[in-house]
Amino acid sequence: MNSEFTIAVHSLVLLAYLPERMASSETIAENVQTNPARIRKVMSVLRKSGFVETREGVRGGYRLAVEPGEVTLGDIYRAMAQGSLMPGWCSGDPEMDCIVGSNMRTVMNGIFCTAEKRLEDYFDSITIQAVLGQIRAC
Amino acid sequence: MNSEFTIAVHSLVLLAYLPERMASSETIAENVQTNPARIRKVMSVLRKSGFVETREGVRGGYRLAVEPGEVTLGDIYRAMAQGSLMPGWCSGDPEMDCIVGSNMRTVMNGIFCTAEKRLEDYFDSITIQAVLGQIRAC
DNA sequence: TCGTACTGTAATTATATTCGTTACAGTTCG
DNA sequence: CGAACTGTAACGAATATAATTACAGTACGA
Repeated sequence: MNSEFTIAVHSLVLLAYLPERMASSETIAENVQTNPARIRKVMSVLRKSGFVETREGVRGGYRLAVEPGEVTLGDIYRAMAQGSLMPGWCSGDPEMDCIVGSNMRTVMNGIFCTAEKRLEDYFDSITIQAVLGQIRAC
Repeated sequence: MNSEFTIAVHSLVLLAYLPERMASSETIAENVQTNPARIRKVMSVLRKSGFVETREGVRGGYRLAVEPGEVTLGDIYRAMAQGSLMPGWCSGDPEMDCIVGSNMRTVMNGIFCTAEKRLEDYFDSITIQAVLGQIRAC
């Protein structure tokens, strides 16, 4: 679920860069270097979250529905990849006798939750506009 | 590579909790809820980083080689899972014409690097001792 | 109103990663 | 010497991730 975050950011930055702020899934896919179906899947989530509008049919595609300076990577992260920090596998087992084995899972959960909040805070400090600025500065 | 970090933390906390600060891979595996070979693999890294000493042969096992109050989760993260935040898959292609497609990878790399530093900073604020304290407080 | 150019979505396959298992050589102690 | 350990690698199973294909639905324009 993590590289979809990267794809989402890339797609929105590309839309923000284009004069019309609009492109088809094929154009975006070429720029991102993946296939159109994957882009459509990601864009489907971004549409439901209100970041883009879609137009089906001829001359259709995706159009940026927000101001690049007002959307942060944190917003995108929450829509696409929330919870990705915590490993799927967890150690210990609440049913154990040993307090270490039985409580470790809860404690690590708390630590990962806080870590994730910190990560979101950092992502919240970066807008789509800022990413585009960094790209132009390359 | 991410759940090995959890296993490493769990193992070190368990050692810090035990009176002798020592246990075999089988004992640790049972507590963590995995198999001994996996534990030995993780402990092998921790040994090379100086967190534990091992004794082979009869009555052998792993002994904590540091003070629980002086080792942070950041130290463990750097030893076990550094770089795990960045997705394996990267978008764009430096050879492209479009500045977005060609520079996105570099920019995202920088963003993920900083995010990772922040994550380490947070992990550096938590010692093995502190995790054990949280477990006791459960 | 029909054909073309799009999106939406799901099913299927291919590939990579993660985890468990087994095996066995090497080490230490009694 | 034999029992109880670690060190390490090879193999296979399970799971996660990504690509591909397919096709129904929609909108525009001739």
